[in-house]
Amino acid sequence: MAAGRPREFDKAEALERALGVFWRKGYEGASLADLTGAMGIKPPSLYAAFGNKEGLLRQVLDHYENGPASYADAAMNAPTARETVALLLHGAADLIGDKRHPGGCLYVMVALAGGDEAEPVRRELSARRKAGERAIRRRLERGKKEGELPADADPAALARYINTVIRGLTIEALDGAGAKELHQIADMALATLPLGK
Amino acid sequence: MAAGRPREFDKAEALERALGVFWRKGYEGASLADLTGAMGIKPPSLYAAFGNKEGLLRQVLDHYENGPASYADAAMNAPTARETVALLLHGAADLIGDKRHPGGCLYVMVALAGGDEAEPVRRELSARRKAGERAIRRRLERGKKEGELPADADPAALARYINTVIRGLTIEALDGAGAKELHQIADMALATLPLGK
DNA sequence: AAATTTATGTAACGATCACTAAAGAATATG
DNA sequence: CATATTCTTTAGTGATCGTTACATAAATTT
Repeated sequence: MAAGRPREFDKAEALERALGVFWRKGYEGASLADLTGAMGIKPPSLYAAFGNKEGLLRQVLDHYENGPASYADAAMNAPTARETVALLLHGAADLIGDKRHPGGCLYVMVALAGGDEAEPVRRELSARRKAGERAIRRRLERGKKEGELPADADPAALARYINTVIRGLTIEALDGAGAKELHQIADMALATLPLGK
Repeated sequence: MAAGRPREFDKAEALERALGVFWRKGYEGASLADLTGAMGIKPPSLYAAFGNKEGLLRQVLDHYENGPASYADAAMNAPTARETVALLLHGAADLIGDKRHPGGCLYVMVALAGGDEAEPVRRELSARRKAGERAIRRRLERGKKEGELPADADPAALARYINTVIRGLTIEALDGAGAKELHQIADMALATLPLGK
């Protein structure tokens, strides 16, 4: 074991609490007092464990990606491109419609606009969102190569469109749409898109 | 003319400047120093003319609705439901893809998450977004009644779906999509949706 | 001209922001 | 045991937040 006094709080549990705060209040709206209050620790403990507010958020984002948002990675391994898209759309609808969460995708809620100091955070979020769209595009390209998609399919355009619908779900949920409505939107996208088979 | 010293700044011009600040920085991210700096006035003038920061935002929202976002109202008067939807989707793509603006729909950018003090602002924005979707639904209901839409069309679901795509455009634009890509997304929605004719 | 009314500039208000210095407390190693 | 290392607590740092008293300036009204 490492020398020194051991940490008294559980890091994963603290990240879970911090996730809830960032989800509800966004990056700049979440104050250190909010965070330390929810995490049950004092500021120096937070800074020792996570560096600073931005470092905490980055670890929270990883925690989110491996937890609530892990459906996205899982979807990529579906046997067909259509199934991947279905899992993505309905997985997003499940997550966003889950009333145990604040509602909405964290990557959209945390920081769209804000002060200049938070620009690194916005870039990080944008990069993660783009990575998601890129993953969809790659899966569709594979589907096209394997003949699943129509020969004239445009994987980049399809991925962009699917991503657009997924991002839009967050706003619909904030404006009152429940799980039923979100899944209906997902089904409409699936029913109308030219994904073959 | 009203008694008293006349205002030295133009209110519409000041709202235009404030719009730019709120667009880039969001509600909570826009400080009074940012706003007064861009508007070319001192805090007491701002408070005398607009009440407070929230009052200023509300007037900015009206200014936005009557200016950059006026395409939405205009679209509702199109002769067919399909044309209304086309004008909405491509009007949003035009606005969001316009590089003279910060990118993204103001109603989405200004405040999704944030501190408790800003909740009235989030409710106001949500109400305005919902009003937009309601207007689409009403126009589709009319189209269905007039036989333009298929007899089994679900105006509420269609309006929700269209609104989802429009809201998603903002995130796509923030992540690098240009006017060309945004219009392509709009065209895909139009091509696949069961809007009749 | 005098009185009234409104706008402006200066300067500051208390509150909160993210963050940290300093000291004590709890573990490890020698 | 002593020493080193790390975490926790207390108590604060200067900076910035939205907002406002107060005095002055510029207009109308009487």
